[in-house]
Parts: sequence; structure tokens; C-alpha cells
Amino acid sequence: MSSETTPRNNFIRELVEDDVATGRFGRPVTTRFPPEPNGFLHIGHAKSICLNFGLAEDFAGRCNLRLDDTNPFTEDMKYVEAIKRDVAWLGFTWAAECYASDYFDKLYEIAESLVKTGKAYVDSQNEEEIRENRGTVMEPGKPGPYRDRTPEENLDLLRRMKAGEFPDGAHVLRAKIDLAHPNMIMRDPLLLRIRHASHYRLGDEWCLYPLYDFAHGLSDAIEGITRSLCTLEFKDNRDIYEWLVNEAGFERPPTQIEFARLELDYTVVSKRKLLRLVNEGHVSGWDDPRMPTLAGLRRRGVTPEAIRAFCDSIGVARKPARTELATFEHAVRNDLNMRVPRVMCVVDPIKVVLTNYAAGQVEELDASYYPHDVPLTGSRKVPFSRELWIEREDFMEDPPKKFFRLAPGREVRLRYGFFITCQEVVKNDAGEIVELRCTYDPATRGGDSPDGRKVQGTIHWVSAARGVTCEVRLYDKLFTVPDPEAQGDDVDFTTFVNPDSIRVMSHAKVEPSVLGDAPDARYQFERTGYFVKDVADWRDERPVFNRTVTLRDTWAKVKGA
RNA sequence: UGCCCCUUGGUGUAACUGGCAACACGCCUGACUCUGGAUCAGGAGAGUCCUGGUUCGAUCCCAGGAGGGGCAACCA
Repeated sequence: MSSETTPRNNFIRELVEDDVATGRFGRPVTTRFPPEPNGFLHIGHAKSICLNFGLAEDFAGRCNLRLDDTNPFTEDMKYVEAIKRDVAWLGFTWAAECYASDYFDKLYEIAESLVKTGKAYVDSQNEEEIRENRGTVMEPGKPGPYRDRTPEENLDLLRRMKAGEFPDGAHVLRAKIDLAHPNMIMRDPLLLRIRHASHYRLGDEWCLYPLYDFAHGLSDAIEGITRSLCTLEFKDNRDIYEWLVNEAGFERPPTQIEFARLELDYTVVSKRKLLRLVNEGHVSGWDDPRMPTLAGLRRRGVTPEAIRAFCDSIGVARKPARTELATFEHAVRNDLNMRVPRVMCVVDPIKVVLTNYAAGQVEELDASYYPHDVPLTGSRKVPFSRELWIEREDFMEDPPKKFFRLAPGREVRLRYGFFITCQEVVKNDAGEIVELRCTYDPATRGGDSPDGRKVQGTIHWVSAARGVTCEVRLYDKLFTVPDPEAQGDDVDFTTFVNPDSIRVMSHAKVEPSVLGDAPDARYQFERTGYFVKDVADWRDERPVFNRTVTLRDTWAKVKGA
């Protein structure tokens, strides 16, 4: 059912294997993917999703989808829906759909019991005082004036906090651990705060909301999670995680394992920064095809299989690391190559007139959808006529030695069509090439010459008579530098947004066969790249295609050298 | 100047847990080709951050050092 290939080894898999071997948890391997519904999922989340769901799958366990919705200020149902859609799109099925907000009662109970045993107290300092008394990484903090309230007093206060007797910020519940703890996280971490805000699921039922540290590990424990996977920046939080699940009395509690988050060159993978790109109008929305969000990648034409293959290929480790874009692009091409049909589209057209081809004549040529090495079959008819469009880049008046395409006096093959020879270059007053007058060889119909003569180049083309004008959006890297977040503290990452990250080609010409295909059809436009119909902006009178990724282009290297 | 984590070719990972460093991406050659795609064949590229130690033998164990990163939100 799952993949044929053996998953590659990593340190988390080894730990889980040990757990299984020793029966450490006494229950099936159970993981969870715990996003907060305050933004869209991105490629970094995909790594975590693949890890958590993949582990459960491989060890015959289960993986929950848990919405970590403990902050009523930022969360929204629209994000929940987007998250569910994206995880499902990636191809994973959660064992249970869970919400941290479903555990608020249980969490509150635990809070009371911590208070009763003197492990937690109500602090009435304001935010600044709490911060000051926490000390710094260099200096220990010191106990505040409310730290030694009696359990009875604390319990009374806590209940009144819950009852809504106090305004936001009046009190907080804190674990009573150690204000001088070398780990800052353990300096009496906050557990519950007052927030008179409407929760997107619970409405006004609560005015007491748990903080991440209080909610997360306990939610894991409640769900019977065995291994709780999270990213490196939560390493220090592991102490409070363990403290809480133990104080709460869970048997064989889950344990946290941290791994390095994905960092991808030429983009950012942080919900906060992605939100800024959206809000500041650098992109058109969360699903802008330039965004590394799953919604953006989907609209860009990337398949879920490619994303999963990519996630498998990058490995899992505890070393912060950046992944080159080439690794991602390889996964995308590798997947698309084997599954999408080839069609012809001229992105930047220049006209070719075949002077020896009858005006008004149109013939239908057979063209296979797939090359010989892709084990799929299918073909379509492509109309051919006296006037054609070819790619501006495929002609050079004064070509360099290694240029194999059309040039004055030179013969090339029109893919699935005929051999043509350029006889004349027509220019306008400005000296720009407006038309190429060529002759075709009727004997080469279909692309082979009976006399066995060879041509160096094969170019793609579209009939001017029957081709369809369309808009082609050429997407490129979102940023001009590999790591826009590390350009110095005084430089904002948005200054590196690539102004050429989208180029709109509004006079492209595509063969008519694509019109009848599905609204989200993917293609390889021969010789240029992989494309997908844009589901949002497509109109029959104005077709729109998005470039998913270019083809590998060795000519570009030759040219660049 | 505290606590914690990390350090293997350009990049990302691996190495049966002590036996003389492998895979993928990228790069370079060549072959093939009706996509300058794909595929195929070959190649270059690290002696595993440094210094000591243990050992017949260390990427793996120990000590010290250097470099990188995380932590001082009533965010997650």
C-alpha cells in the first residue's frame, strides 16, 4: 500500500524502532501533526506532515491531525479548513481530527490539581513585572510578591479567573518551578492567561486560555501520542513538557523529539513572514503560485507526489540546514516527466510564413502526447497552416556556433511537422524582426525526411490560423538571494523580493487541443517547461497557464558560458 | 557571559553502532534522441571542524578548543 522503496534511515526512525522493540509505550506508534490554525500550511509543514504520517504508516500506528488552537486572537475556521484540505491533498488520512480547544476542561482540571499540590500559583504581577523578575539569560530571576500564596488562595483566584471576574492581564497561572533555573523556559512558565475574546470554535465559553507549553504536551498525553515530533527551537521547551506530563500523572507519557525545520533557498518558510507577503501585497494571496504554501504550490502545478518525494529526499536530522532549490525542482520535474502530456505552446511568438504552402489550407498532424520513454499512450491532432508562430528565441539572424535552431538559410524540423528552411527575414522600420519567410519540404510530413537528411534542431510551433492566444505566467524565485532572512539585522527580508518573480506573457499561442482538458490540467509545453491551467483566473476567452518549473536547459548553460 | 543543541564533498543525508566514507541533488565528459527534455555510460569533488587521548584500528568513545544555532512573547 505505502511506498515500495524502503524509507531511508534517520535518527527518529531509529528511536521509534527501539520503542517498538522494547515495548516502551505499550501502545501503537502514535504521532500527530499539530498546526495552529492561524495561517496556511507551507512546504516546511509538508516535511513535518510526511514525517509524522509516514512514521505512523510505516509502523502500523496512527497519526492525528490536531489543531493547536489556544490563542483566540489569531485563529480562524478558514485556516482550519485550508489545513484539512492541504493535508488531505498531500495524500494523508488522519486517524482523528483533534482540537486543543476540546481539552480546555481537562486542562483546567489539571491546573486546579497543580494549584492544590502547590505546583502552580496565581501571579498578579503585570506583564512587565513578570518579564523583569524572570531575569535574563545571564542573570537569574527572582520570585515575585505573589509566589507564596497559599493553595487555598490560589484556588479561589483561579476559579474566579475562570468565572470571568478579572480583566485581561490581571492574573496569570504559573507553574511553581524555579525563577533561577538555567533554562529560561523553566522560570515559572505561564500556564493560563485571561483573554476575554471570542474563540472561533468555543465562542465565549472560556476567558481562560492555555499557553503553548501548558497545552501542547498535555494534549499529546491525552491523545496517547508516543513520540511528539517538533522542530529544534522547541528543544528548551522539552523540560516543561516532561515536567507537566509527569505532574499530571500520565503513565508512559509521550516524549518529544526535535528535528531541524526545512529551510529552502530563495524563499521564506515562516508563517509570520508569509503573512506579511500577503498583507503587504508582495503576492496576490496565500495561494499565489510564488508562495511556498501548499495552496501556492498546488496552484503552481506541483503535485502532492512531488512534494512527498522531495520530503523523503531531504532526510531528517538535528542539524539546521538549507536545501537548494535544485533539489526541490528535481523532485518536481522527476514526477511531472512521467505523468503529464506534452503539448506545444509558443510563449513569445514570432511569425513564420511558409511561402510554398497553400494559403487557407489547414491540415491535421498526428502528435503523440508522450515521448518514447514515457510508458503512457495517447495523441492528438495538431493543425498546421501557412502561417505559424515559433518562439522568438528559436531564431537568430547571426547565430553562434553551437546554436542549433533556425537561422537564415538554415533548415530545422517543426516538431511533428515538416522541415522548414528560412529564406528571408522581414523587419519593421525599427529594425525589429516581424516575420520569417520560409519554405517547407512537403516530403518531410510528420518530421522525417525520405532522403535521410538530418537537421540539427527541432523546434515547437503553433498554427497562426488555429492557435489560441493565451496568457502564460512565467514564475521564478520569489527572492533574489538564497537566504533573504539572513542579510543583516537592519535589512528587511521584503527588500529582496524578486521583481521578476512573475513575468506575464500575454500574447502566447497554444495549440487548440488544450481547450477541452480539465480545468486543472498539467502539461509539459515542449522544450520550455511544465505548466498548469490556472484554476482561479482561467477564462475560456483568455486562457491562463502557470509555469510550474522550467525544463532542464543545457543550452542555457552553453549560452551563458 | 548562563543553559541547551549542532559540526561528514558545492548542497542535503548515510555508514551493520570501532573495521580504512556511501547515496541523492548539483557539476563535468561522452553516447543516444523528432523536446538542447528523458535515458544510458563515465568523471571530478570530503579523508569526516581543530588538538590531544583510548584502541591493532575512530566519522563513531573520552577531554579540551573553535565555529554555527536556539532560549529572556500573557506567540506557537
